[in-house]
Amino acid sequence: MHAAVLRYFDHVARQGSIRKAAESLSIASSAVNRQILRLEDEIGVPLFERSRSGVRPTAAGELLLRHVRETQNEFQRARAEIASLGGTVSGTVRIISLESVVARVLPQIVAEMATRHPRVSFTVLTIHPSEVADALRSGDSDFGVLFIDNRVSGVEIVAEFPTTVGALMRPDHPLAGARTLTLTECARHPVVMLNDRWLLDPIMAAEFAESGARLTPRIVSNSIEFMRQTISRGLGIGFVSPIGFLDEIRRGELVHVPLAEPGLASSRIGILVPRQRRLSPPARLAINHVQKHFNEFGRLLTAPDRGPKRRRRR
Amino acid sequence: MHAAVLRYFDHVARQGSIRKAAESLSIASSAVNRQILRLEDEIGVPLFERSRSGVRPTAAGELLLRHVRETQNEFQRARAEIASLGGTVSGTVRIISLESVVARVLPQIVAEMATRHPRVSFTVLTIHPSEVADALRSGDSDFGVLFIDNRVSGVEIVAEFPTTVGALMRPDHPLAGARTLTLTECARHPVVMLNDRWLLDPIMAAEFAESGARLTPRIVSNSIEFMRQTISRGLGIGFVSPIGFLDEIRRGELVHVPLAEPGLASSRIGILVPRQRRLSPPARLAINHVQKHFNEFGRLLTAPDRGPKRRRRR
DNA sequence: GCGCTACGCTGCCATTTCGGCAGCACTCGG
DNA sequence: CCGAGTGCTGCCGAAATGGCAGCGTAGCGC
Repeated sequence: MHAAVLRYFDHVARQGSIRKAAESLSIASSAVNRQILRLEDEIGVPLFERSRSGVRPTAAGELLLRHVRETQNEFQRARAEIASLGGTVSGTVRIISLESVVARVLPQIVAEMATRHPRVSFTVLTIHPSEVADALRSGDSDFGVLFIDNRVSGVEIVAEFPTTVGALMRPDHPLAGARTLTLTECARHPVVMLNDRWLLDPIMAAEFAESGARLTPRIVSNSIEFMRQTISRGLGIGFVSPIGFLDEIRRGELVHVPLAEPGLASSRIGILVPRQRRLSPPARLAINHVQKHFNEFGRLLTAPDRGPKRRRRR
Repeated sequence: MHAAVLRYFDHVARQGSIRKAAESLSIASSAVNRQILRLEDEIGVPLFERSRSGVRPTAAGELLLRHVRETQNEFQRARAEIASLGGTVSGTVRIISLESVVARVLPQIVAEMATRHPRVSFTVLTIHPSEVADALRSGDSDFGVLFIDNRVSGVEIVAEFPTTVGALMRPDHPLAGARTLTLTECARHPVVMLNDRWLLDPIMAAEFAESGARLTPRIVSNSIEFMRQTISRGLGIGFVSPIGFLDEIRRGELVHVPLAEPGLASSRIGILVPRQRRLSPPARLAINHVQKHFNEFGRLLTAPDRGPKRRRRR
């Protein structure tokens, strides 16, 4: 329905080059070039700055680009909405999330939805926290499952789930029997540490820093999977939310003991959607699934093996 | 930039007929017809119900229509935004308002803007209150200058100005010297009445009804201009907000005495914009002008000839 | 019933637009 | 100096777009 030039324009801006865009569009570069020139003629101002190495959107280009992308996104959403009139949910759901959620929770959700709604496709990406705000606001994704950072604006929190950062260790570890632990208590044992601000949310990072416990990690990594392996082999204890390790905890292969530090005990994971945006039917469905799962996990997320504590709040 | 089919689709839906749409587009009906058929083919579902008397959008059609219109509106806004980068404000401002405001306030504003920003064009419409919500939400207009009705949702109040409904009369009228008046006091004299719910806002109408003052109007009309004439000739007193008569009041040709009834004394006129919508640069400018004017009129709006009372609030 | 009108739709054709190919002018890095 | 990258431009065939005339149908007035 929409003019081809919208797609061309978007690609050119993304690739920063007319020829590259043409290639990714499987089209002759001359065609793309002409469409861009015609568009600039219509708008009346240059949309790109030409340099030897390619093109870069001008201020006007950025403005129009936002309109074009918004139009494309809204069109997809409208189509999905129309398709859902006939009962069949279809379209693409684009999710950004934490590595641990991507690895453990989302696959199951995708599997569930895939059987019931075969015409829904998924894009699931892990993302650097500094890009969270942009990724949501630009409309490149439908929603995020992320640590809640109050400093990020322009997003709405659809649901939030408290989770507890705790010490993760083997059941035969000396500290495995404790109900809670402080960082200082843990400091006497080998530690496996996430090195990245990335996987720890900013609040957690601050808490770790000011807790004063001089943790000297034996192992540092930014790979959840690597942590899983090393902890499972008894090489140390890790400080993480239990989400990425729910299966192991349930099977009794690992134990998750909540930390006593208040700032860490009250960490929150939330479903975030860009404000001022309508969600497509499949996106709404996916959010419901995520919500359901986190509610079911609720008990485990806060106090793995012990009694029930609390449920979702709004 | 955008495909022609968007315009065709919009016109067909508006006119309820392919041939009519074609005519209003100055194009052959066959061309329009084919574009619609092609579009339905692309979307995969019928967008119109065909009947002998024309076409009517299906549910899917309504959905797509909303996307199309939103796209067109946003495109206009984006163009205006781009134009304003170069310093020249351009585009169209679409305003809906009360008859009295349209007649007395907006002309001056349009005049002011026209000299400074010759490339801005205006659409100024009076509108029936029942259509206020739709007109704003559908994006057919940029903002409204209207009586505030709290029951209308989906709109945001950018600014509001208290105004007083009062009795309007000639200076030589027996009641002209009063500081305030009740409806009962006025009931003893001939009255010129707006017959329409239209120009009175709903709150005012209710207040009039329950005040119990059995007003027996000598003259009833729904024309502001007719009221002006009859009141000026001493045929009665009218109950109106002073906006439409500011010039006469300033020149001393008419006197506006506030009513004592509390519900009427606190009537509010507001600048309303649809929620969830970005305003085009010229629209923002126009709103600023309106705001400035109402602030200047502030004193007159509440207590025409007497001391200052209040200013804008937020 | 019989025109008349208005509706959506469909072949056929001219015109416009779009895309592919090759090539130009240019700049940068080796 | 040369090769590889850039944006841009003629030229030409192909595709889309719009105009015209006409078909079939349904409602309305006489």
